[in-house]
Amino acid sequence: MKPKDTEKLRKIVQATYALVQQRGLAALTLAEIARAAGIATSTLYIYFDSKQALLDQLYQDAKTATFERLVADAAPTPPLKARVRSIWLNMLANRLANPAEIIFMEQYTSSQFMSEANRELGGRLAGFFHAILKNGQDEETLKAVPLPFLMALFLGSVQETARLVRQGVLADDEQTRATGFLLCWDAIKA
Amino acid sequence: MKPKDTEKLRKIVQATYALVQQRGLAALTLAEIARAAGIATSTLYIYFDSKQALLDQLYQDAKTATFERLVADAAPTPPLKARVRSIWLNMLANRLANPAEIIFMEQYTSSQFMSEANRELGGRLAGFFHAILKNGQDEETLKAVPLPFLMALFLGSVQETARLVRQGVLADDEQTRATGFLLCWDAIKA
Amino acid sequence: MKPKDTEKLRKIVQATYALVQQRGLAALTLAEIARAAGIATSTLYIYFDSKQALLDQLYQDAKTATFERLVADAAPTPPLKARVRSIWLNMLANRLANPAEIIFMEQYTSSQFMSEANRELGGRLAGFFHAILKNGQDEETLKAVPLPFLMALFLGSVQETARLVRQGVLADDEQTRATGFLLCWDAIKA
Amino acid sequence: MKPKDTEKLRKIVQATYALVQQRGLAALTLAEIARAAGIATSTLYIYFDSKQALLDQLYQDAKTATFERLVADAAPTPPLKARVRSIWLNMLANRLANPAEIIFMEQYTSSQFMSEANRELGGRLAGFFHAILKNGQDEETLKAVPLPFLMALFLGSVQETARLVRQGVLADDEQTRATGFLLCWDAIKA
DNA sequence: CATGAATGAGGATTCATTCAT
DNA sequence: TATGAATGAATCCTCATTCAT
Repeated sequence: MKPKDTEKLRKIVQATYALVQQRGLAALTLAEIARAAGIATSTLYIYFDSKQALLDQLYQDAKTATFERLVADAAPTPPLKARVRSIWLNMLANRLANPAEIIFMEQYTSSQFMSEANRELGGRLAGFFHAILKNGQDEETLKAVPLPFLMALFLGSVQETARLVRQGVLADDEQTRATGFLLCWDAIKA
Repeated sequence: MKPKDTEKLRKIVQATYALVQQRGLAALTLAEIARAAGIATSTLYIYFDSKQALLDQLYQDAKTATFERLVADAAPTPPLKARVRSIWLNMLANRLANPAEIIFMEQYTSSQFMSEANRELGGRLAGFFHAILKNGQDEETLKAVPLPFLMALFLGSVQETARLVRQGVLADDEQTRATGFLLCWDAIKA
Repeated sequence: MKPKDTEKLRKIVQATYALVQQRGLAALTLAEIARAAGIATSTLYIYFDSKQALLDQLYQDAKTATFERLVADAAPTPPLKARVRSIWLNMLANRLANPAEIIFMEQYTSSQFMSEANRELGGRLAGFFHAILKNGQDEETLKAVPLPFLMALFLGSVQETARLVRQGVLADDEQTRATGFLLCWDAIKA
Repeated sequence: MKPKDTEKLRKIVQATYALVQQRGLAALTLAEIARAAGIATSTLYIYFDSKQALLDQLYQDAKTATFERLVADAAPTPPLKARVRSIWLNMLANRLANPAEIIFMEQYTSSQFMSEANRELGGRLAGFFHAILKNGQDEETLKAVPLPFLMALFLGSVQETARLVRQGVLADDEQTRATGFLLCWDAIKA
């Protein structure tokens, strides 16, 4: 439980993300993870109490890392539209840059593995965007509709744009980003 | 095969949808389906050749039924906005009325079970919406952006609205529908 | 147990021989037999009490038919060598003419299905050859060794010759027969 | 895999041979093997990848061991008859000393399990006898008939003699061996 | 800390046989 | 007589987890 070998831990984590991306969470086995990480299956139990614990930890890591990447780059400057766009672009960039983590989170989220603690974590981090959008409503820049609508549309538009790019349906260029954000903004702006 | 007992077949189908809704597709076992349907596990093989075949059939059924529900009520009359709204509302109603089928389709679609034939079926039915949105672009009512953007946003907004209602975050009323569609329309209209 | 439809019975028998020849006794299933015979699986139980009974009956039939074919054509005339050759040739001809029955008997004989009754039947019919070879010993035409030696070598040489012909290793012609019998005769003659 | 416990591996092998001898290859189940070996069924998969792999390996082992036993003692000295007799006696001794292995090989050979690789192995080892008999033909000690005849008769006579001894029909003594070989030799000698 | 061996609880699938019609 | 439906027992195989070293 107290991992000594950081290198080994890193390999486990990487192997898991990679395997989930390649074959899906449902097909993930500890034996495969171990093989990909170059260790014995039982060694996994030195680093994680169980498969559940491993996945929980990975989700928590990925979620936190994702969040920090967004916050780090977010332009905090006034014009709200600029701020929202900045976040939108960051989220898209993040999804495109870390596909394995993103896919892992998506599959974990809609699986039986999803723990209550991690569900709460997701909620907590969402509060950040919540605040920004609320702010936009207060200054009457965004529609005065229940916040969940704005949240869902904002996140959904990033998600779908990323998916279309990943699938090769849309090009990974400026044009795509502009169009994606345009739809989002038209939808949520007052 | 040649099911004689329609009642039993219906029970198998219902049991499967219900179990996937409750515990997820990954956790679905034939033994559970059989128990829930009140039959022996081996009896399932009289109705379906394999687990794969069972899931394929269920997806095909659900997809077709869903599609027919949408088409049945779709207002085919000119004003494009009215048509789009009609479809949007039908889709939402369908998702709210048949949550088990919907969840099943979502999980099946992103699983290893998804068959090529069913992937094609999905594509074929999507062509229907494709045509309507394309039409809207031609008459310059909708934005002249790559169609996938419009498709994704349209479907995504229905999906998310339904999810929020199902989770109890939003009320299942006129107001919610109006707002949901408003965001969608603002996003895609020219 | 009292089969009415002789035609159906014939089809079952033929289907079974054919299937065993094609895929082996171990792979034989009642469902396959029924399908090949054009009837329902459960109908088999009208003609036979069980799979065991079916196989027992088939073995008995094949064994008896084989025996009768040999006896029918056996030249009963004095010169012992001619008689032995005649039987040898008949046995070979029989094996080559009825490969499915022969293969069935071989596989049945060395399977768990082999019933005690049929083991006895085999022994009883062997008595016929036993007598002829004994006769040959008495008139000092054949080696004065324990009879089983002569029996085994005689039967074995027919068996192996047939096998080699069936496998295409040897041609199905006069030459092969002459050679096969030559070896047999040289071995057993005094 | 990497069997650590040689003792356990030995038990698995012994159990398999014994069970095939007792109840036949067709009736062989992994559960039985495991029970007889005193381990869990799943443990078998540490030693062998599958039932098929287990049987393949056992056949290969038995075939090789059998061959080496024959070669080891084979008198390589000139008089061909002595050499052939030496091999004949070795083969008989081997069959009588290792009945379980022999029965296993016989059943495996005529089963669906027989792998291509093992078919080739069998052919390769047969080449050894092939060469000796061919040699006998060249020096005109053996009949100038197609080699398969000689091979089949030689092997068949050993087989049948062993079978008769095993069944208690013939005594396991010098006399039986002498007679068995006499018949074989008379058949194949020029 | 690391591991290979071992396992028990299950999972999909097959099949001879029974039964109601 | 004939059958399709139904089943329980069995089969091979997988996998998360434990344990002795």
